[in-house]
Amino acid sequence: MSRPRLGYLLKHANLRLSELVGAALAPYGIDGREFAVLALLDSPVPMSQLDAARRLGIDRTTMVAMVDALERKDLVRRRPHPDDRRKNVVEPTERGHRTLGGARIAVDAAEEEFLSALSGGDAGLLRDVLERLVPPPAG
Amino acid sequence: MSRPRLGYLLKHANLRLSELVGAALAPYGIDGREFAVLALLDSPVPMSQLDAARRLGIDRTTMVAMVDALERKDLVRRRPHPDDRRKNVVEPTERGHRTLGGARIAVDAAEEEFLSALSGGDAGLLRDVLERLVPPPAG
DNA sequence: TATTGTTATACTCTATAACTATA
DNA sequence: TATAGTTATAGAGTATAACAATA
Repeated sequence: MSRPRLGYLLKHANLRLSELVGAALAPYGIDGREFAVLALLDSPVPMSQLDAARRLGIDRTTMVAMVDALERKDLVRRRPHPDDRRKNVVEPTERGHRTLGGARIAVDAAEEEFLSALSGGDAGLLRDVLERLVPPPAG
Repeated sequence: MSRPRLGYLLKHANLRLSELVGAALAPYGIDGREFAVLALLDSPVPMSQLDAARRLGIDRTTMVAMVDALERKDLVRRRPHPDDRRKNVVEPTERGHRTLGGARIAVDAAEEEFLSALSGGDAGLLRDVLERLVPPPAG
């Protein structure tokens, strides 16, 4: 039979990784997308919703819903930006930090499982190659 | 800054490839998903809708809609399976074959553009590595 | 005038449940 | 009883348009 298309491979690689990450994060009450936002907001420089949205390549209206969900779970907090009152500074709560601690380890383990069919060298190479294919985050 | 997560890289690699393939296929009046179905149905062995769905890892109800769309465009034809009247044999029409001829070249070019930041060796390696990460199609 | 956050809304993709017809 | 196709429907996930507050 013919080889699978690149699009098929990327789509299904994505699906499989999403399943593994989703299962790994379930005990923490968040999904992969919420984890990505939470991890990004755990930053030394204060980040507005728009900053975060640009970094993740999603729309600012989507970010509103993500931050809403994280705030409902008491994992992040909105506060007004001191110098520009149009902006929110969004930052993890104490609970958010604790959650993130465990969640990072869980996600690392899920990625490791996803890559377990590869040698360490090939796994690293996959990362390097993908980074060269993907436009760097804006901001 | 920290390195992007594997999930981010796979998602955005997918998005970029989809855009390129979508643009390449626009002149043929089909999108990437329809192309995948049409290319799969262009097979020496007759394929039912369920066969095709399993191969692409999508639901059979999704396949109904895809075949509907391709049939409306006169690119495929349903006919009853000679030995099992529960099944449809779905096969490209003459127009489907002609469309596929050009579309394959367009998609190959789009993939090449997607991979253009990589050496030929790295591009081949990406394929090999992804194939090892993705479960092979059922059937 | 432009930017940030927000809301309402709509669109795409996909799956689940229930039905029909065949086996 | 199980399978193939179909329909109706619902759920993610996402974006566009329009608005208020602020710059």
